[in-house]
Formats: sequence, C-alpha cells, structure tokens
Amino acid sequence: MTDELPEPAKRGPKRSETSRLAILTAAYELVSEVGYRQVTIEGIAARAGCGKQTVYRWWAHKADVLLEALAVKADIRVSTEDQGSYRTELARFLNDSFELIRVPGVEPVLQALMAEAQIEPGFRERLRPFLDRRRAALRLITARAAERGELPVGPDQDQIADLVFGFFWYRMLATDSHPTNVDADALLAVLAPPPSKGSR
Amino acid sequence: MTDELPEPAKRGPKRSETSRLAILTAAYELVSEVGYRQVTIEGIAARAGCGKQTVYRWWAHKADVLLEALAVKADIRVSTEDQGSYRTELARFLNDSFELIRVPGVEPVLQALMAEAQIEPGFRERLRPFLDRRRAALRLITARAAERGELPVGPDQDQIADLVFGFFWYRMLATDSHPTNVDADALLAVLAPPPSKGSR
Amino acid sequence: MTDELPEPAKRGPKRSETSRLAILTAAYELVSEVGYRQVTIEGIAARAGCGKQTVYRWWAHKADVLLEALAVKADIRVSTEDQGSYRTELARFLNDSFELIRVPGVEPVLQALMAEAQIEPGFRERLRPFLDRRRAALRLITARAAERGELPVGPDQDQIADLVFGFFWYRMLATDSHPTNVDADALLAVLAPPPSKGSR
Amino acid sequence: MTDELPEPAKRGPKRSETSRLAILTAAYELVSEVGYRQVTIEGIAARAGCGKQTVYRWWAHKADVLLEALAVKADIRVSTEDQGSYRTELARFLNDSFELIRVPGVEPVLQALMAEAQIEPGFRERLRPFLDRRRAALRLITARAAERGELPVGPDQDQIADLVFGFFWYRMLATDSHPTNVDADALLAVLAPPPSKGSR
DNA sequence: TATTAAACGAGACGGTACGTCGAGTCTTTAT
DNA sequence: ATAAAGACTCGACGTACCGTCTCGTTTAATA
Repeated sequence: MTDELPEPAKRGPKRSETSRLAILTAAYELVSEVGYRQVTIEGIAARAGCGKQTVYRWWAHKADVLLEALAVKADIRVSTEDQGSYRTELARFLNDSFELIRVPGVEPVLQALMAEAQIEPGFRERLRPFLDRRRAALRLITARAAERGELPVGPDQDQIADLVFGFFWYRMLATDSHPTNVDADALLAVLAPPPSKGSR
Repeated sequence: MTDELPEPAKRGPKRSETSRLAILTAAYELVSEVGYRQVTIEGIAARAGCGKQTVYRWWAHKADVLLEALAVKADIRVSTEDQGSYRTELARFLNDSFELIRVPGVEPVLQALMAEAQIEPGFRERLRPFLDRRRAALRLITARAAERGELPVGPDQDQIADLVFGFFWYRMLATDSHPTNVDADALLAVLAPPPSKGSR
Repeated sequence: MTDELPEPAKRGPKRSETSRLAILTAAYELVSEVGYRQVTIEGIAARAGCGKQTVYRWWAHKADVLLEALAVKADIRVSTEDQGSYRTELARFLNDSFELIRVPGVEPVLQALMAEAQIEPGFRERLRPFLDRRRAALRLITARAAERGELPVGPDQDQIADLVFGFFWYRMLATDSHPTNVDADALLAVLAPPPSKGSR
Repeated sequence: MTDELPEPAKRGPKRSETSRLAILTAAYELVSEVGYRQVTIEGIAARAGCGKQTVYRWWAHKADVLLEALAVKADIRVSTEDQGSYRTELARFLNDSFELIRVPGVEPVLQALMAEAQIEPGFRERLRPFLDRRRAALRLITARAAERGELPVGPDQDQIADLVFGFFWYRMLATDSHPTNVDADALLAVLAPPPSKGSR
C-alpha cells in the first residue's frame, strides 16, 4: 500500500536548488537590512542573481519565500522531551522559544509573516500550518501533563497555548522588549505553579 | 502654563469637517469591504469624493486614517470602575474588551493596524500610544488590586497586561475564533483565582 | 452661432507641453539611433525624462508617438499649387516628396509606421488618415489636370495615386535606393507625357 | 545543371521532415488566425507539437519560418513564357500575380514579411532574394520586349519593375483593396499602350 | 468691500514595483 | 543521437498607486 505517486517520470530540467537557496537567502537577509515593506520580488531576484519569473514560478508571494527561508535559516528546535514534570518541560519550552527569536533575523521575519497574514487572506491560511505546528509542540507537553494529572484547574490545553503564544507574539508585535527568563518564570507561576511548600 | 500656541490666527477657509468624516468613513468601510491590502489612498479619496491631496494633507499614511477612524466609528468604552474586587473588575474589563471586537468593522481594522505597525516603523510608534492607553486602562484595575493586596504572587502588573492583551491579540491575529466569555473565565482562573473555598 | 463647446472649464493641471515634446523628440531620435524594434516605451520615457504612464496616457502605441513626432519633426510641405500645367505640378510634387525622405530620420520613421500598420490592425486605421492626406494632396493636382483635359487616357485618378505612392513606398520598403530626379522623370514620362512635338 | 548542393553527406540522423512541415504549417496558419504580432515561437512550437529548440535550430526568426512556409504553402507560379508580345505577357504576369494574393493566407504572410523586413535589418537581407526573384521574373518579360523593340520610351526596365511591384505592394500594405483585372488594365495602358488605332 | 491666503476637487506628473509574457539558452530524460 | 519538455536569465510589457505638483474655485479673515 503506497501513498506515493509512481512518479509520472517528468522530462526536462529539474528545479535549480542553487536558485532556490539564493532566493531564500536573499529574502531572509533583505528583511533585516531594509525592512519588509522595502523587500520586493524584484529586489530578491536581483540580489539572488536570478530572474523574477523564477521567484514567481515557485512562490506565490514574498511572504511565502520568507516562510520557507525561516525553515532553512533558523531550524526551529524547541525541546518537548519528557522531563518528568510539566513545570520542567514548560520551562524548557519557554526558554527555547524565547531564545529562538534572538537568532539574528528571526524576529523581523516573524513580524513580517504575522503582518502579511493580516493583510493577505491567502497567506493567512498558508501561515496557519506553521503556527499549528508550534501549538502541536506545546500540546505534547500539556497532554503529557494532563495524563499525569499535573494540569491545574483553569484554562484547558488550547487556552494554555493561547496564553503562551499570545504572550510571546504580543511582546514581539506590540512592544520593543523581548521576553526573557524573568517572563518565563512569570508564565510558569501562572500556568504551572510550583508545589506549594506547605502542601502536605 | 499652557503649551498651546496662541493660534497665529490663520486666514482662509478652515479644515472641512465634512471631508474629514467622509474620509474616515470611507477608509473604515473599505477595510471590511475589500481588505486592507486593497485599500489605497486613491480609493479612499474617490469614495470620500475628495482629492488625494486632502487626505495627504491631514494624514501621513492610510493606517493613520484608520487609527483615527477607529476612534470615531467604535468609541472604545471599557469599564475600569471600582467594583469592590479585582476579580469583578477584571471580569468586566475582559468582557467589555471581547465585546468590542464584535462591533462590525473593528476586527479587520485592528488587524490592519497591528500589521502596518510591523511593516512601517513610523506607524509603529504612532500606534503605541493607542496600545498604551489600553494598558493604562487595565493598569487602573491591577493597581487598585495591588493596593487591596488582591494580586496573587506571580506576574507583575506589566506581565499581567502582556498576558491579557497577548491572549486578546493572538486570538485575533493568529486564529479564527474570537475570545468568548468562556475564555474570560479561563483568564480569570489564571490571573484572579476565586478565593479558595477552604480558605478562612 | 458657435459650434464650440463653452469649455466646461476643466480644473486641474494642463497637459505638459514640455513632456509632450520631450517624448516626441526622444521617440523620433531613437528610431534612427537604435532601430524601431529596439525602441521601447520604457526607453522613450527614460530618454524623455518622464514616467511611462505619461506616454501611455496620451498615446496608445509607440507607433502613434512616431506618427505625431513626424508631424512635429518633419513638417510635410509638398507643393500642390496651380502651376499652369499638370506636368509641371506633378514634377514639383514628386521632387518635393522625394526630397522629404532625405530629411534625416524621416525614412526610418516611415518604414516603421508602415511596418507597424501591417502588424497592429488598430494602428493601421490610425495611419490611414495620414496616407489619405498624402493622396488628397496629389488629387488636387490630378483633379485640376482632369478639368483642364490634360489627363491621358489610362489610369484613373486613384490608380495614378497608387502608381505614384506605390513607386515611392516600394523604393523605401523593398530596396535600398531612394527615388531620385531621374525616377521622377520616368514617372512623368509615364503619367504625364510631354506634348509630342509632332502633335497638332 | 542543378542548383542543388551535392549533399555534403552529413553523419547522424537527418532533419525530421515531419517536424519541419508541422512547424511551417503551424506558422502559416497562425498568421491568419491570430495575426503576425501574436505569433510567437512558443506558439508555433506548441501548435506543431515540438520543442522550441527545434524551431530555433533551423530558423533564426519567426519571419524566416514564414518565408519558407510561403514557398511550401503557396507555390508561386507566375507565367513568364514567351507569348509573342510584351503586352500579352505583361497582362498574364499581372493577372497571375494578382491572383496569387487571393490564395488564402498569402496576403497576411506577405504583409508580415515586408513589415519584418523594415524592423529587423537581418531579415531585410534574407527577404531580398525573394523579392529579387520576383523582379527577375518580370525582367524576363521586359528584356524580351526590349529585344523586340516593344518597350516604350520612358521608364527603364528597373523602373518598370518598381512601378509594377510598387503598385502591387502599395495596394496590399496601404489600402484595403486588392488589385483587380481593372487595375491590370490601367497598368498595361501605362506601361504597354496598345498600338494606337490610327497608327499607320 | 476688496484683497489674499488657505483648503478644496481634480488630475497630470515622475517614479517604483507589480505580475505576465516571450525571447533565446540550457538541462534532463525518454525514445 | 534526437527531440520533447520545460526551467533558466533577461527585458519589456501595460497597470496600479505612490506622493508631489499644479490648476481654477470657493471660503473666510485682513486690510
């Protein structure tokens, strides 16, 4: 039982990996250098040393280039491994996430992606799987916590995700201050309060 | 001591309030009708029946028109009055806020404003006072709660604001589901847990 | 009794005569310099120092620019005055015409116009009035000759025009040799033979 | 005595006659169907079911395809046989020529070829042999007439050709009316006047 | 009351980028 | 070994808006 198509055996030249990477790199760098508004398909193509058509052939929108560039340039690796306790795992998840946006170029790209999703309905839908993957990662942790009975009463798992990612994005979109470890502690205090000392 | 200039007593016709309102209305309506991306200064001017220059004379950017239109079209009135308890006041604040974005046209405008703030550094700064006014409103409540000693250990007042507005904006920007009363309850459970039954 | 509209008193800036002339000049010169194929609207606009839109606003096609440029750059003045005899008038008409295409830049423009008329049906119709005006000029002469009874039996006035302009254009389009006075004599011999000496 | 080259006996597979004819047919038909401007190499290749490269391999320009297609699709056969008198032979030549452009597809192709010759200097030179062959055919007739002493005083043989082909092309390029037998009579009256009745 | 300066509608202007098309070249695979 | 399929770079297309700049016209304070 194979899901794969048996390769219709297409003739002709294959897609140029060289061009693909040049375009992704150009787009990624340009966002930080000149700002998303000033990034144009023409500019990307020029910097990548390829024709505009090669960009348009493979991506519908400059934001789609960035979305793919993000995967190439900032391989997202956030710990979701079983650490024994919800609190520990959540702490790690938060710290990893907060670290990620300190990777050069990541923040402006994320801002641009979220902005474009508001403006271009088509891209909104293409961004969602990316956002959902992040939620799914967190869900691994909360689901495990639920099984263990560690989840405090209050928000359900979806609402926890809204709180965590809401905090994360709001800081990035609406303020100038990145979330720090101090913020992670506050989130932990709210979502996974430490076992009270006096509890017996 | 007044900062205001003593009015140099300019000659000539005054700014046309008719045009101002026509432009604000046109911009506000166009966002919902055609989407922010498709809103152009030319389109606003055409719909408002005025020249482009009249728009450019008073606003720097189409987002600035919307920011002012929002104040006119959806007068923001969120309760911050003293209700005796933090939990009650926060509940009211949340419900009022969540209701606001159900006003027709408000959500797409807010999405557009936040998007433009990511893309246009100048506008980002002009949007901040708007966001800060919202934070200040919430701060009235948390400050009062702090005085009363009602604030649970954990997040400080700024972090509370990040959590509340983060939740609010994340739902609007990244998901398709508006926050509801159920969500308000979850936020309350996290930020202002009810007095535990057994406590006395 | 005036046929003229009472001028609806249009508001706003008038068409820029500066741009118009810069565009006509640029187009006219470029044809000779780089060849009609290499003339582009972009190139014309760049050389004229104006935006492409300013060209597109007033002309449908690069050939239309040239057609107007021809009128400006090579004011066509071919004698059709009454000289007493058909033969004299036709001789003058031919010599004036043949001289015209020796004006720098005229020949390549005429070639381009006729070529475009074959390729772009819309322009073909816009070129026709120009061609018809040339025929009308010749017709002044042949009609006068007909009145005088000077027209030899054989081709009618339209066919005379076909012969004259056919000769003219064929030389320009299909050969490399311009028509000369010698050719004018040959045409005269055919169309307006001198009164045979022995005839009486 | 054959004009054909003795085949240099090249190695490897020979040129595919199937593709050649498919391309010529596609080009010839497309000109009438969509107009020369809209004919593209890509379109020809697509219609012929072959790759673009196969077209480029054998022809430099779309006009060259048409020039060859014309020879295949409308084998040009104009009578130049000795008929005893200049007038008779010229009449036949004119009628045959005028008939040719009534063959479906011939006129638009001829218009396109002449147009391209104005626009593409390279093609102009490749078209000339075609035009010269037509002149050579007429020259057979005029040369015979000259030998017989039938040529009237006035235009020399080259000028006669200019007049005949000029008339022919001018009608095709600049007017909408094909030359007819009536026109042929007018040309005859001018170039080969019938022996005057009263001549003794 | 006449003057004059500002704000207005209209819209032409020099620009920039769009997204598309086709040119002509090059690469891969199947026949 | 050929040729189809088609990806590539390149350049121009014609369009849409940008933000600026005239144009008259209208309005209101000033002289």
